[in-house]
Amino acid sequence: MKLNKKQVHILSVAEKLFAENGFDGTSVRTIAKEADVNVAMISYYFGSKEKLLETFLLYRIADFRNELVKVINQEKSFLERLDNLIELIIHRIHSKRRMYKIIHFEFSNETRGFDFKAYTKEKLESFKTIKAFVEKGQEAGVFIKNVNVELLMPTVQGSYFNFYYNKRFYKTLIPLENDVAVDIYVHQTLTKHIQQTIKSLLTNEI
Amino acid sequence: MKLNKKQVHILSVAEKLFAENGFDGTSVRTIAKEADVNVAMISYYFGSKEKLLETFLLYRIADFRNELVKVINQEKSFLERLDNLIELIIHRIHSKRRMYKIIHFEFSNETRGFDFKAYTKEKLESFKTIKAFVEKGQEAGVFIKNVNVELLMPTVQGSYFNFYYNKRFYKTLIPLENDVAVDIYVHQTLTKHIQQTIKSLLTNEI
DNA sequence: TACAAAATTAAACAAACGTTTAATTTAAAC
DNA sequence: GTTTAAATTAAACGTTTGTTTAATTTTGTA
Repeated sequence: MKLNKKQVHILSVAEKLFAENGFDGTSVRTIAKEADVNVAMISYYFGSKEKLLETFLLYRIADFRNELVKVINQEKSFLERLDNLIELIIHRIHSKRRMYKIIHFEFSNETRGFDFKAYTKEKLESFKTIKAFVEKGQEAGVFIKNVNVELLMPTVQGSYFNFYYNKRFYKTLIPLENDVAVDIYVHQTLTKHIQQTIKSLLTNEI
Repeated sequence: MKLNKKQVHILSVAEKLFAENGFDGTSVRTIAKEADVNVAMISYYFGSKEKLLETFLLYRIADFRNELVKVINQEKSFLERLDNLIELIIHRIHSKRRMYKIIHFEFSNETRGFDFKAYTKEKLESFKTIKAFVEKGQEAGVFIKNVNVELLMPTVQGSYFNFYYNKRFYKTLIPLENDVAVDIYVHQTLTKHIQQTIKSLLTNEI
């Protein structure tokens, strides 16, 4: 897939608007205006509004597995690698939160006809990688065996996204004046909380 | 707020459609058709499409605090009450998942002008109640002190919603043939996983 | 039965929607 | 410099959108 500068620009404008107002809440005219291009350029470049979203998803879902494997193969303890794994996941979903919001919303709608193969494939590969890591930790006696490995990702990612989707509420609870303060909170406090949560779950019998 | 049968019927139809296709993805004509009423009835009863959503939110966000307090005030151990608390929360958000999907999507959009006071208020009261419970458990020496109480709800609710928003993926991973199978998985496996997670976090030092 | 209020309807409204057209400008190749 | 392809434009296309209108039917009350 070769995309020129203008196409990439349109996609990033569309990402912002789709995440803010949804696919249906964003008109091609709004995208065109914000991207400073003629309306017809969207059909010209992408074919249609739906194909624009599909192009965006293919373009944005980069290969995540390599990053995971790199962290997992470090010469460190299981707990250290687990910490790094979670830090990587949170960093990634935070930087791609707009894309995830679009996916969460459209993917959970079973009647929508979008092609989510790339997303499903990436998710499955991440799951397999993490599962293998946890099982090795269990064999090594570091992690307990009584754990639902397929529900680890929902807890890690879900903790982040439930915070993100309720950001307006948490701003009234925690001092989060601007985007920088939110970034710091996510990469420090929230990441630490999730690391603590998963480490507790994986190491302590109840 | 007095709502007649027809109004309640329209609201429940709208809830389903809004959750499936979003606020902007659902037309008043679709709602009217599905609810088997004339299009004009929606303006007649609710004033506008936006006010229909606001009416729905006010109608659907019942007082959750009383249910929480009832469980917390049981004459049981802290860990038993914590289990019951989580079971109640999951049961509630699962039964109201459509409403929450609408809220997550519209609430995180800061430019949207909907009134979310009722939701924020309910969330704040739930937080205070849970915070008080955790602090009593800490004083009693059952729960550890090194915990971010404001991030407990994101982990509990987030684990559920990340599963729900990726249901199509988890159906390829776990045998979840129909809605009943999903209900059973949520109320047994997923609930147990979250109970185990929070109990580990609250009782074990890392 | 008579009357007033509430409920319901089909039709019409202007505005916005995604997409296509045909004409024009820009860029690249020779 | 000429030719060919790509990029860009304003305008128009037919639908669909949320809402309102005015007329009609139903319901409740006296």
